[in-house]
Amino acid sequence: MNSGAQVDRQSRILDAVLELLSRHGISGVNMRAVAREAGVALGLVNYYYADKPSLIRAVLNRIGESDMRLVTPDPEARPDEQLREALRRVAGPEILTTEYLSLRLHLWALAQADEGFALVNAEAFDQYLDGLATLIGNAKPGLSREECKERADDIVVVQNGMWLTSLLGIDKAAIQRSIARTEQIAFAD
Amino acid sequence: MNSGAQVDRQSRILDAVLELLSRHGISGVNMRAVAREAGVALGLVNYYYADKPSLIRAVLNRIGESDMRLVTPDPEARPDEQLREALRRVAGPEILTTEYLSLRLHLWALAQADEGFALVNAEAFDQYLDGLATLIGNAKPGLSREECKERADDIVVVQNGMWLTSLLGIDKAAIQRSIARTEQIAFAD
DNA sequence: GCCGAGCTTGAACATATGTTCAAGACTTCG
DNA sequence: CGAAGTCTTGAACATATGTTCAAGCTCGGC
Repeated sequence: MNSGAQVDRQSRILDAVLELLSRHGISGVNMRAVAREAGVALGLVNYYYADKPSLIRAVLNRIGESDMRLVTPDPEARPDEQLREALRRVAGPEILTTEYLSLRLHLWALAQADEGFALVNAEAFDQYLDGLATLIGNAKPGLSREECKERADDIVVVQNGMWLTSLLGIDKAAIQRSIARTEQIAFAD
Repeated sequence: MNSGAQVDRQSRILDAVLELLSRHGISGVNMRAVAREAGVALGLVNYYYADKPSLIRAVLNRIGESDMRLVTPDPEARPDEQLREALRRVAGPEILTTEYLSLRLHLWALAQADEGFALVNAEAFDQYLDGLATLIGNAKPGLSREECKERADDIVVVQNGMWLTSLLGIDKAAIQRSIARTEQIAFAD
């Protein structure tokens, strides 16, 4: 059990999938290309991941986890600041890169094309929606859970639009205005 | 020049691509599957479309044309009705089907993965944005062209979000609220 | 009826891709 | 060191896929 290097290689394989998926879409993700990008032999990919669907599922799960971090509150901050922070984070520089957005897009497409992937994706989406509704509830204690969920739904529409439209190369000012719009929705009286 | 049947076959091949792309994504689009779905022989696909990229480009162009129809004004109606109609059309029953949305998603993913496809797609997007800005200008003559473009940008963010989020299975009421939001943006004073 | 041009077919070829596996390298522990 | 277990490699196999092509079909015009 060579803990360091093992995790390293296994993780590098996932990194390679993310890189290839982001740059060339699912057509660019084949076992040989993954192995090359990760700098390992072909056989090793199948050693850690029984087959291609398993490999893709592992990638989906990894992305789902990083999405949850977006709505994980910073315990230091006040509730309203937590919410504002979360709303700005989705348009932050780490997220609004072509690489990340392109990856998201390909993952959505993947989920749309395959029942199994769709389940993993839908669950992550529901958790994100739930996390966002909770943040809203904390920041605006007067709202019912239903109202919070409604606002979370509305916000996610705009957020997804921001992500998608960023990829199509819209003016960045439109993104800033859209962030403001999500804050209006969240904090409206 | 057997006009009727020829156009029919050639068009059926494009239909087949759309169907396969929508259901299984780009991985499901291969020459054999296209031929089978269209009910023609394998060779005929390569007869009409020199190679696979040409086939995909033909599909992208076809979708681009149908997008333009969304912002093509009905000359009978008043300018503000034209705009309102256009804004409601994008969430109409013909558009908001899983098949169509799934197709859009896969086309975006495709454009993201391939430089050549990206160009076709970006041009269609710009034309759509332009058409929308024109509709806004007609409905609100007081606005400058710049202000119209700004509003069109903002609306498209929400519209893209509606499309994408519909696929992820959000509550339909959120879509209705988002349409209202696009109208607010368009008609704001 | 027959010719010619365009349309249609499916076999054939070259290449790409997922998966398996026997063999070797490396690590850990006695 | 040496054995046992784990990790790593690349060749090999079966299948899938894009493309080509020679042959057949269809149909309008002579």
